[in-house]
Amino acid sequence: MSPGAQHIGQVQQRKQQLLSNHFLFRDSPAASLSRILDLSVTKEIEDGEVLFLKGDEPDGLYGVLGGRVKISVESESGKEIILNIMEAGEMFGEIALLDGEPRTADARAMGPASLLLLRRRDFLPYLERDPQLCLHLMSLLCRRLRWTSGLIEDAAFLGLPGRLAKRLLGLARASGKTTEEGVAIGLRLSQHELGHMLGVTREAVNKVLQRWRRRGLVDMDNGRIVIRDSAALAAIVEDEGLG
Amino acid sequence: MSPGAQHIGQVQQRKQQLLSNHFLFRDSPAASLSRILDLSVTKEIEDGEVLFLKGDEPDGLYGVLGGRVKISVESESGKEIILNIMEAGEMFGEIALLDGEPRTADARAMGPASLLLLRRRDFLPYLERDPQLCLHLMSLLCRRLRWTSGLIEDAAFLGLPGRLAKRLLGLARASGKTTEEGVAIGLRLSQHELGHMLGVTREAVNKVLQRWRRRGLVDMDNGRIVIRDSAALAAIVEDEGLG
DNA sequence: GCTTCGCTGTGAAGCGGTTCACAGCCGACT
DNA sequence: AGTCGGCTGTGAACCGCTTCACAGCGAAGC
Repeated sequence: MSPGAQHIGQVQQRKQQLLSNHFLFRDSPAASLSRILDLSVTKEIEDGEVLFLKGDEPDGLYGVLGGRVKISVESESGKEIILNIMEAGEMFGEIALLDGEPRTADARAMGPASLLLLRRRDFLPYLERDPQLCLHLMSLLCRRLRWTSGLIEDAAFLGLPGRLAKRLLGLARASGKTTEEGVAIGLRLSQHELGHMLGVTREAVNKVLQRWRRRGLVDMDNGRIVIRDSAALAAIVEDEGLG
Repeated sequence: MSPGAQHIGQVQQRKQQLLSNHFLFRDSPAASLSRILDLSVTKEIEDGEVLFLKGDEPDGLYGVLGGRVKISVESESGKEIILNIMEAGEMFGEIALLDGEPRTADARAMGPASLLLLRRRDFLPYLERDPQLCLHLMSLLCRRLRWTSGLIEDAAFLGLPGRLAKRLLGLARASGKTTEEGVAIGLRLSQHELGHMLGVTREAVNKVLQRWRRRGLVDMDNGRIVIRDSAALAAIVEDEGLG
């Protein structure tokens, strides 16, 4: 087997893994799963490369095979908010897939990433004949809706300390590694990016983190954050940010 | 026909009207539509009465036959945000219907209202056998998702004047009556409630409205707002709220 | 009639986060 | 080696919205 063919085999395997592990296709019979696998296209993108922008006509549903994709929106004045960061095994872009309307947000790679694309025109015909798949897709949509509702609530009810604490705890749960002294957040995020996730400036994030560091709640080392006292952070969330 | 029977007939008719007019059931054959009609229950509620609260186990999907229902969330500290106001002909509560998880928000009547309820346990079996209905439900979910994403964007990008202008224009489009001098917003909303919709205080809303009134952009009279210059309001939204 | 209550209108003080300005640090590139 | 660019750290001034305090006004109730 040539190195090229071997590579292709690996990619096929990763695609299959993503599809069959994802809850969307849990109940799909093996036959239709392999049909879907055939329809799916892979796409390798570089750091910062744009997958789509808000307002684009939708192409289809994406899955992350490797790397990370940032879902964000930008205002005309260049201000950016990060709505989500999708990691390996997750899927995104389902809104435009389903209603065919223009995309509601931008998607760009954070670092090199490899993706799977299910095109709308290929995928919809399956959907109409597979109620189980429909139901799963709906629960994906519901999950997103719960996520965005949560963002709205947090923005309205919590101050910056509360939102930051909540986000750090969430990041720790999603990608945290428990080490000697506390939970280290796997994702390397600049304070700038953290700010964009919370709708505040880099400076504001920094000042809160410094305060927490002085109190021993967290520790930072070149872009990596370690939570030393998650109970205290949780308390800050509850007491709505008087931290 | 007794007066009571006549009333029941009227209610049936309104139910049928709501169901058959709603885009959710547009493609449903008449037979299944009348089955759904039979399953649906009506519910009359008084001003301020609670339909469900955040965290409740879901009962089903609601439709508004008459009156208005406020969808809102409250923080422990009693702060409230109004996510949406559902009017006659609209349906809500679809998230909990579909995923069976607890409700994400509160629903209470604004004034007396009459509702239609499709119970989850009755409705789900239909869903599994009707892919068209599934697709419509998905597009309802997508619409909600676009709506909430919009709220997040607006909260992050616009100042209070921008958000207020946008909301007034939206309310005018939804329920505005064009009169002699400008568009009158049909909904009677207190400035308090307007504030809750935008995540700000009553006082802040008042001060912006006063400024606009002095400039002739809007006019107010006991809780009723008239937009005199919608172009100017639209401009304020674009220039992100330096109004 | 008067009283009460909820909504409106308005000003003063406070605070949370922004904006601006600048300095230090580290890794990448040459 | 040096230098350059991006991230971090920090203080000062500023601003938008909150909080508080109070006054007026119209509708509802006794």
